[in-house]
Amino acid sequence: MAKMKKDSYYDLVYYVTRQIPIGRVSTYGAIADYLTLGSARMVGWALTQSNQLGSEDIPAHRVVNRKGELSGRVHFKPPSKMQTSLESEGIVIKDDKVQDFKTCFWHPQELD
DNA sequence: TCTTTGACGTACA
DNA sequence: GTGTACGCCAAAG
Repeated sequence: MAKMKKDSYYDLVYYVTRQIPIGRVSTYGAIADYLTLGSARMVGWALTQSNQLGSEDIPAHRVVNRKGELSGRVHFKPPSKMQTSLESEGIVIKDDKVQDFKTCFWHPQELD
C-alpha cells in the first residue's frame, strides 16, 4: 500500500476524513482549503459518494459546515445517525448544531 | 455539449 | 441576524 491507485479529489477527502480524531469535528472549508480543492462543495460531493457507497470507514459524520451545523445529516441512514454518532464520541449536539464546535474543531493541518 | 443541481463559503444590503 | 447574489467544480440528465 505504498501507492494509492488514484489520487482523485475523493481519495484525498476520504483520507483526511479518516484522520479526524474521535471527539473532534472538521469542516468542508477546512478540508477543501487544506487539499486546495478550491471549493468546499467538492468535499461534500465526495462525502456523499462515499456515504452512498456504504463506506462506513469514513466518519463523514465528523464533518460539518462552517457554522458547525449537521447540514448533511439527511444523507445518512438514518439521518439521526449523524447526531447519535457525534454524541457517542463526546460531542454535544444541540438543535442539529455542534455546541463546543469551536473547541471540538479540528483542522487537517494538525497532521503536519 | 449545455443546463441544472449540490453535505459550502464569502460578500454585501 | 436574515436574505440575496456569486464563485467554486464535478456529476447527472
